[in-house]
Amino acid sequence: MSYNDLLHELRARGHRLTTQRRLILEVLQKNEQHMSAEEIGEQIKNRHAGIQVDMATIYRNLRWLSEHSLVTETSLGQGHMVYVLSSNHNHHHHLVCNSCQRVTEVRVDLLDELRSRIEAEYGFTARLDHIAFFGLCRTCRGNGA
Amino acid sequence: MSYNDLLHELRARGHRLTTQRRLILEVLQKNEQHMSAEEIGEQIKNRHAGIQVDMATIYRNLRWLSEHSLVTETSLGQGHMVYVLSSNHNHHHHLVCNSCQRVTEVRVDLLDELRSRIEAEYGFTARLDHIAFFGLCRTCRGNGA
DNA sequence: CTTCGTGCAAAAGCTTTGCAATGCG
DNA sequence: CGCATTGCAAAGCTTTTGCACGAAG
Repeated sequence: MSYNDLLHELRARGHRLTTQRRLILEVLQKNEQHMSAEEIGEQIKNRHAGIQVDMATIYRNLRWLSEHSLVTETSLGQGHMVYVLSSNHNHHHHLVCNSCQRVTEVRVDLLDELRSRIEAEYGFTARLDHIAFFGLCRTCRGNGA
Repeated sequence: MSYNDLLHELRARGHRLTTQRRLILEVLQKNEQHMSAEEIGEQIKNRHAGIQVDMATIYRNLRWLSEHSLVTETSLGQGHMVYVLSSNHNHHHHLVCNSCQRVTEVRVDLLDELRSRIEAEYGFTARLDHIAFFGLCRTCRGNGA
């Protein structure tokens, strides 16, 4: 789904096309990586010579986008949520170590089978393109953590 | 791992056996379900005629327990973390709807294969006994959410 | 014009931290 | 007795909310 499709999608769902929304979507669309709400705000400021969108606005829009499946919201255990455009197909998953907090990225297709099973058995459309698994990395397990 | 094993485990790792720690572990051990830090505090008060363990103490201990793999910490997208004793073998997973926020429990063994693959390919010991998957439930998908 | 959305400021959680007092080993 | 640990109070962060103003359709 392209940037323009996204804007069209907003209108189709009865949302107005404000400058702020355009800026938020622009940043999300240019970043293939998950970002926090604050990072989104900063990037808007950097890219547009000091324009600052209020955090309240960013949060309000992220919530709406998430509820409408246009954005994926994930917790990586850092005390804040992170967001990616659902249509950015750079699917990847994370292994987060409970001891050293280090994050490792893992293969894309690891969860393909799981997704099908959840869909088939529960009628639930899981967004598994950006999942975090917690546990212990090799190093910390060795440390007796 | 029994309650006594847990206490012994604490000592073995150089931790002192305070009343507060005993109370926290007791509550965790009697609850097979994930609990928030606040719920843990409340249950301690209820079970022990008004004894109140400070939230700071609860958080400090939960963090330590989590870092040492005795407790599993999870985000269910409710704005706070939830905790279970790793040794409470009531493994289950959750499907959390991004639109209506409803939580569905799912089969235990859904992730067994995944766990083995993560271990084999990344040397990472994932604690998959209490995972939340986000997405859209059947109803909300129908609603065009 | 009407209604939706934004900014601002304040509040609401949840969680962490500093410090003096307490109690375990 | 010495040091880990607690309680208390305060602060820190992220996220949410109320309200008046401003902008989109």
